[in-house]
Amino acid sequence: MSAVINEMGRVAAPTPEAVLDAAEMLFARQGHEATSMRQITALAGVNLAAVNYHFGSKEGLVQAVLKRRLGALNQERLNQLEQLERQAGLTGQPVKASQIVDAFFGTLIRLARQDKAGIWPLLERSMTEPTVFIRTLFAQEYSDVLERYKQALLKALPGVPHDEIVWRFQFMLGAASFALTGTKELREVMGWQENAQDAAQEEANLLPRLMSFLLGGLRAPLQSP
Amino acid sequence: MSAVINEMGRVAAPTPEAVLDAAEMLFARQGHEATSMRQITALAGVNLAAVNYHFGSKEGLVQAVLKRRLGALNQERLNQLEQLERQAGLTGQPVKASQIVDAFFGTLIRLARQDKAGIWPLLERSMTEPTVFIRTLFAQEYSDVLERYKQALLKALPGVPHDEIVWRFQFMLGAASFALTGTKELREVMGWQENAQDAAQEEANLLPRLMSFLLGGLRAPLQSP
DNA sequence: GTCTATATCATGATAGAC
DNA sequence: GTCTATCATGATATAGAC
Repeated sequence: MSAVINEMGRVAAPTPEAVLDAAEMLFARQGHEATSMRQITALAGVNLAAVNYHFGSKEGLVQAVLKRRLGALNQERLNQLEQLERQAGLTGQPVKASQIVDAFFGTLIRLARQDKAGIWPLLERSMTEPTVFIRTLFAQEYSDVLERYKQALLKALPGVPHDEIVWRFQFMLGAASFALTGTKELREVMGWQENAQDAAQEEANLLPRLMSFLLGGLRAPLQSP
Repeated sequence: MSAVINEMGRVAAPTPEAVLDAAEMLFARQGHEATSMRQITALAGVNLAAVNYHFGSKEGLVQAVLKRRLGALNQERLNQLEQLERQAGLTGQPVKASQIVDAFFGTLIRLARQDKAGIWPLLERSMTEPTVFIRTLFAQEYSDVLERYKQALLKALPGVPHDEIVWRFQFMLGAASFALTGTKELREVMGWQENAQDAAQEEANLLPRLMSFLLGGLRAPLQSP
C-alpha cells in the first residue's frame, strides 16, 4: 500500500504496484498532466515501457491510481454506514445525522491523517477535473456510496427535502475538499499561523471543526422560496 | 470582456485581449496544462509568436488570464463590503453575517450566472492547484479581500473565535467552489435530474440554497474541545 | 514480463525578415 | 507588432530482442 523506498532510492515492489505508488506521489505534487511517464518509471525503478504494458496508456494509469484509493475509501464508508444501520436496527434508535456525516467525512479525514504523501488532497481535487474520463470515473465510483448516504440522510433529517439534501451533499463535498487541499497560503493571508508545536494539535482539531460546520449547514433552516 | 466571435469563427479583438479571451475559453474546458499555445493562437486568430511577445511565456499568460477575472471579482467584493459598512455607519445597525456572506459569495454566483463559458468554475477550481506560481498568485490576489471580510465576520459573529472563522471561511470557499464546478454527474448519481424546463429556475435556486448552507455552517455551535 | 531502442509527433520558445 | 520558419526538447507509444 504505502511506498517502500529501498537503498537505491527507488520504490521496491512488484512492477505494477511500484508504478502505482510512484505515480501517486508525483500526481499528488504536480498533477497528472504535468507528470511524465519518464518521471514515473524512473522513480519506480522500472522500464519506461512498463506503464503501457500494465496499464495500456497513461490515461489507464491515472484511472488505476484514482480507483485504488477511491475504492478503499468508499468501501470503508459503506462498511461504516452498514454498521451504524445494524446498530440502529438492534437498539431501535434511528441513526443520527452526525453519525452519518462522521462515517462519510470522518473516514476521509482519518485516512488522510495517516499518510503524508498528499494523496487524499489529490483525490478530492480530482473530483472537479474537467476531463471527461475522470468525471465519469468518479461518477461510477461514487454512485453506490452517494445513493446510500443520501437515503440515510433523508431518514435522519425528515425536515429537509430531497433536492435540498442533494445540494447540501455537494456543498459538504466541497467544504471537505478544501479542508484537505488546504490552501495554507490563504489561511496565512487571513492572519493564521500554525507554529510547529501546535501542528499536531491543529491537525486533531480539523475534524471537529469540519464536523460542526457541515452539520450546521446540513441542518440550516430552509430559505424562503 | 466577453469574447466576440466574428464571421471567421475567430475572436475579434486587439491581439492581447483576443489571446486572453481564447485562452480563457480553452482553459475552462481543458485546463491550462492540456491547452497548447497553438490551440490558443488558432482560436484567437493571431500568430503563434504573439503569446510570447505579449505575455512572455505560457505561464505569464495563465497568470494574466486568472488575474483579469480575479481582479474584477475581488474589486466588486470590496465595493460591496464598503457599501455595507457605509450603510451601517449611517444607520447605526451593525452589518449582518448574511449580508457579508452574500456580498462575498452572492457576488460570485451572480457573476457566474452571466457568462456561460465556464470561466468561474475554472477560477474556483484553480484555487487548489498544486502549482506554486498559481498558489502564490491566489494568495496575493485574495490577500486584501479575505482580510477585510474576515474582520467583518468577526464583528458580525462575536461568539465565534478567530481561528474558527478562518477555518469556516475556508470551508465556505470549498462549498462555493463545488457549487460552481458542479459535478452534475454526481448529482445525477444521487437521483437528481433537472429537466430543461426547470433549468432556469434551478439556477435561480442555487444562491439561496448555498446561502442557507453557508450561514448554517458559519453559525454552527462550536464543537466540544 | 521486462528490457533496449526507436518511431512519431507535439510542445514551448526564439531568431530574424518584414 | 506581426509574421515565417525552425530549434531543441520532451512527450506517448510500440517493435522486437531477451
